[in-house]
This record gives sequence, structure tokens and C-alpha cells, in this order.
Amino acid sequence: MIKRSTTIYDVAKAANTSIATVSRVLNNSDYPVKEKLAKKVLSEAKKLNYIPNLIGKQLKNKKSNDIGVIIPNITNQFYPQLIQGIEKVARENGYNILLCNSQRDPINENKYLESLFQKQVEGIIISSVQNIHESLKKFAERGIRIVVFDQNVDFDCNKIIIDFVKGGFLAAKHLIELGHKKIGFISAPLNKYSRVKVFEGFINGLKEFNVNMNKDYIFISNEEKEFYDEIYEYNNGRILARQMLSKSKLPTSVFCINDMTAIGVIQALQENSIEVPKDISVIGFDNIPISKMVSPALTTVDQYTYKMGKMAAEVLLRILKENKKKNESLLIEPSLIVRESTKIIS
Amino acid sequence: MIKRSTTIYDVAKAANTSIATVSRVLNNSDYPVKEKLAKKVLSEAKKLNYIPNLIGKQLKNKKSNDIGVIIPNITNQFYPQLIQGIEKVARENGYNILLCNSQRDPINENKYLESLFQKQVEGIIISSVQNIHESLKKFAERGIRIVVFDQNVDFDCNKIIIDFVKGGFLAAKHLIELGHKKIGFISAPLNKYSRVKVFEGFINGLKEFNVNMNKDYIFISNEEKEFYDEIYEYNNGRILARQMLSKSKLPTSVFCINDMTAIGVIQALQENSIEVPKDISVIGFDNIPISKMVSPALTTVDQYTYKMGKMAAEVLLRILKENKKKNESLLIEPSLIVRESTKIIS
DNA sequence: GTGAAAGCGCTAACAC
DNA sequence: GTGTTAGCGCTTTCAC
Repeated sequence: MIKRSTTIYDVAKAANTSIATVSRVLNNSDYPVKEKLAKKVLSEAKKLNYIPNLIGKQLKNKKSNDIGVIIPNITNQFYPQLIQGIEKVARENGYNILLCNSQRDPINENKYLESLFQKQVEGIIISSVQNIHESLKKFAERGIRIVVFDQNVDFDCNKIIIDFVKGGFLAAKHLIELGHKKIGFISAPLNKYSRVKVFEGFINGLKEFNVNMNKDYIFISNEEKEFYDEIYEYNNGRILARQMLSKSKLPTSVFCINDMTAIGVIQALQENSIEVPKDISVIGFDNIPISKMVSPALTTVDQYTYKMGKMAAEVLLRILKENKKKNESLLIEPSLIVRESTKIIS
Repeated sequence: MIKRSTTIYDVAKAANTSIATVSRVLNNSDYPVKEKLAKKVLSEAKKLNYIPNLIGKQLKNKKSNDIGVIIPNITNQFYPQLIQGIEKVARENGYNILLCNSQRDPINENKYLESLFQKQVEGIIISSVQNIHESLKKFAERGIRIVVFDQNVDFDCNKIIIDFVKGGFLAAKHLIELGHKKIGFISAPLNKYSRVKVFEGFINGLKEFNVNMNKDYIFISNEEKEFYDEIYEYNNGRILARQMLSKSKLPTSVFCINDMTAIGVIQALQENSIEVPKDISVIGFDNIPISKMVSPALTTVDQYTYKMGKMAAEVLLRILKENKKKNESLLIEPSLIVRESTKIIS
């Protein structure tokens, strides 16, 4: 840090008063200060271009007004939308966000957790990429308020989660109602709560309407790796779609674990002269902004991402403010968004 | 903040030594400490789950190891890509990023600048939404190192900018080489350096190849407003494309100020049964990931966003490390990416 | 080798 | 109404 010198002492000296008074004036404390002195302090502070050092303040107050947000990856629009929601609420309540991309790597996630703890954040909103939540739990026990979203975790904390089972069910139901019997499923590894549950709902749907699940139509990748300059899910969709095309029998419709995957799938199909939805109907999950920008526009299941972000922040701030001990758990209802990528079977 | 009590004192007491020694051990200082004592300190710290309080450290060291990043909006993929680049470099050098979305609002931008200053960031990487850079300059003068990218600013600081004029030129040249003479231009207001320069390059291109610029084919919106849950540029493209369609004469090709706008344009055209590129060729600018996901895949001008982010961070960190006074200025060469949204005029 | 103590910039309890 | 001062958690100088 450079000379960035002007401190509260400089202002006090310039205004010919004490640092206590300066602090009172500058913080609009309701402590009585003569108007004339207050004015003087204000004008001197302005003259000196005084900007308070938050670090000193935070150390003294033992309050950072920061909340940490950990997400897998910022390039899937799902997360930016969410962050916008979080940010809006946080800002409005005087909180700042420290954003961290785990790049889907548990090691990074833990590093970030530690780093956020060091920075004394008051709470953390996280979509964890881990299955065991040792470190998260450790921090929760030490008093950091945790809100998980998108993924579930294996201990008691605040949760904002959409009803994935219902979402998967809605997707299956939609395809079946369009007359499809050969329904495929394309996904990244089922190693996360969200995916497992979506799949569960999907299977439930097939069962409920007496449609057979055919293993030949199910394509799930083994690996999940994120690069700084690539988009994992999109590539994954492309790869799995090509795998599907290499089989002798094709389904008439596929449900993809999320929109980015679906977009990759559609593109790979189109490249191989399979028309969507004419030849194969495709449905996604998330309803990210670009799902309506691709063509055919994607039929999908809305997770209300922006709203989810707002809710997560609201829960966290409420808990922080009221210093509640009890954790909240909110379930968001997903809904089906029908666009152009699915159609009645011909 | 909660009781999060364990401090360096607790560790010192537990290890039966002084805080000075604890600090030395924990920071791997090259100060001599008897191995046995050091081990003891380490084990007690571990036993107590000691995690250092960065705020105390920062206050003492007068060094935050934080850099601020201010961007207009996180939902346009252009920025996430950039941030990934910045983040990678920053992480590798022990720096953390404080990310801020100005939502294209100068007032927010200034608020964030002030907030970052308060947080004692060592440098700021910014895509400013302002034309006058009063406050940015003010902070630069106070010793914060500034790197601007994407937009230019009106004072001397570090700049990572792509050659917008060349980019605009490339777009015009491409369309002309495909035989187009009726070339349109669709853009958000030309109130930012980037847009002005791109337009300039575009006009240069038309002139160089003796193609007339027809005012009837130019559509530029008056207003620029960002919402938390909408995507300005995409909507803007849709609106302007509809305006274009309401005219009696249409161009055979249009150049859009960026990819998101182009995607909006293409979609509005398609909704009105204008085929791209058969009826109208469309070219964008940015080469964001989704430009290859839409269909037709977008012909565009690559800004090397990820690389730009890395470069911005590298410049900042180098300047910080070497404490250089002189500012650096880097120009990135754009390049044309031909995909499916443009074709030879029939 | 080790520890005491000053001080980073700030707030607030306490004294006057 | 105003000022003095302790102390937030930490690093580092200086003394031993």
C-alpha cells in the first residue's frame, strides 16, 4: 500500500479537535457534538480528501460487513444470475460480496473457505462441489452462518433448494405428454445432490406414466473437470450426444441435466443432421438466459435463479441481523417452460 | 462477528511462549526459532484450530493483497471470461479479487471505487462506464494502481485495449468481401470509447472499399439501462432489429456492436421469417462462448477476452511488485472468426 | 533464541 | 460536549 496517508488523526489535527470527535461526526453518531465543530470536522475531512480505512474499522468493530459467495464456475450463466440476486440484496443492506469460483475443485473450495474465514466474513453462501462437507461444517461450528443453495449438504444449515425431484418429474411428464416413449437422459456424473434428485424425479415420472426406462438411452459422463477458459457442461453435452449418435438405436427425446448441456447436445445433433425437435426433442433444466437465445429455443425447467439468489441473501442477512440460532430451509417450486425444442411425436 | 475467539495470544499461551514467537513460526519467518518450540507452536495452533485474522494482519502490514475489479455487468459472458483470466493470475500470485458490478451506472461505479479504496485494495482493474473519469483519476493520484480494459479513459494509466478500429474494419471488410453493399449497423449508444472506435473502424472499412454508408441502415439506441435480472444488450438487439424491419428497405447484412446484440438481432429477424444468413448476414463482436452455441453460429470478431483478463492482471501485479511509476499500455490485435451467420450475397 | 512493547486506524468507554 | 485512552489481532523492532 502506498502512502495513502490521511487518517482520522490528520482530520482531528486540522479541525483542532480530538479523534473521538472526528469519529463521532463522521459516523453520524447520535452523540452530541456542537454544530459548529461538526461542520468544521466535515469541511476539513473533505479538504483533506479523507477516506476512512475500513480495515481499522473492521478490526475495532469486529464486524466486516462482508459475505462470501462460493460457486463452481462463473461462465455458466446460471451463476451470474444468482449472483445478481445476491448482490442486489446485499448491497441494499450495506454488505459486500466476496465472490469465489471453485472451478469445481474441492481443494479450491476449501482454500476459499479458509480464505473467507480469514477475511472474517459474516456468512457464506455456497454451492458446494463436495459430497462430504467437513470443512464447511467446521466453519459453521465456528460461528460463520452458512447458506447452501443449488446443492444439499450433509449437516444442518440454511438451505435454499429447488425441488429437484419435482423438476425432473416435470420434464419427464412433459415429454410423455407429447407422446414420447423412448426418452433419453444426458448428464454429467450423478455425484451431486442436485443431479441425483433430478434423475430421481425423472425416473419417478417415467414410472408414474408407465414408460420404460431404457439403459441404452442414458448417457452419463464419468468425469467432471473445469478449465479456466472452457465450458465444461457444454462440451460434455456435445461429447455425450455424439456417443448417443454412435449407437444403433436413438431415443425420440432426451432430457438433459441442465441447459448448457442441452445446448451442447442440440448443437452436436444438428451437426449430424438430426433436427431438433423434428427428429429428437430436447429439454433442459435451469432456464438460463441463453436458453431462449439459441434456436430452437430451449424447453426447460425454471429454477428461478435470480430469485434464488435474492432468497439466499435475504435468509443470510435475516439470520445475521436477528442472530437466530435456528436454521431456515426453503424449497423453491420449479416450473416447466415450454419453448421450441420439444414437440409432439410424429 | 461471533466468538471466533482463537487468536495468536491463545496459541502463545497454549505453547507457553510469546506472541512474537508464534507469529514468527506461523509465518515461516526466517527468524531463528528452536525447532522444538516451533513444533510445539504448530501443534498447539492446530489443536486450537487457529486461523489467523487477516484484518489484524492487513492493518499491521498495510497491505491487503486484494485487487478490485469493476465491470458493467456479470451476465454478459464477455465479463465472466475476463474475470476467469484475472482470477487465475491473481490467485497464482496470492491476490484476491473483489468483484463489483456497476450495472452500467456511473453512480454505482463511483460507490464501488470508494468502497474498494476503503477496503485498501492495492489496485483496480476496471471497465468504466463513464466518460469523465474524475473519481478514477482521484484514486489513481492517491496511489491506487489502475488498469483499464475494454474502455479507454481520459488520463494516463495502464491500459489493456484491443484495437477496436481494426476490429470494426475487419467486420466491414468481411461483409464487403462477401459481396455486400447494403451494410447496416446496430448498436447501443455510441457513448463509450469502444463503440465509437468500432464504428470508426467500420466506417473506415466502408470507405476503403468504396461502399456507401446508408443512414437508413444504421440503428443506434438512445438509452442504456441495466436491470438486475435482464440482459440489456440482447433486448436492445431485438428492439433495434424490429425497428429495422419496420423500414421499407432492408440491408443485406448488418454489423452488430457486440455478440449479445447480434444474437438478439438474429432472433428478432428469425421471428419475422427473415433467414440468417440467407436473407441477411449478421456479424457480431466479442466472440463470447455462446456465439458458437447459437444457430446459425455467429461470425464475429475475437477480442481474446480470457487473455485480456490475464494480461490485465499481469500488468497490475507486475506494476505492484516492481513499484513502477510508468504506466503500461497494451494493444490486443482482434481477429475475424467466420462462422455461419454471414454468407456470400446471392 | 526469545519476549516486551509499540503501533497500524479505528471506536467507544470513561473521565472531565 | 469534548478529549484521553484502551484495545481490536497482528508484525516487528529492540532489548535481553
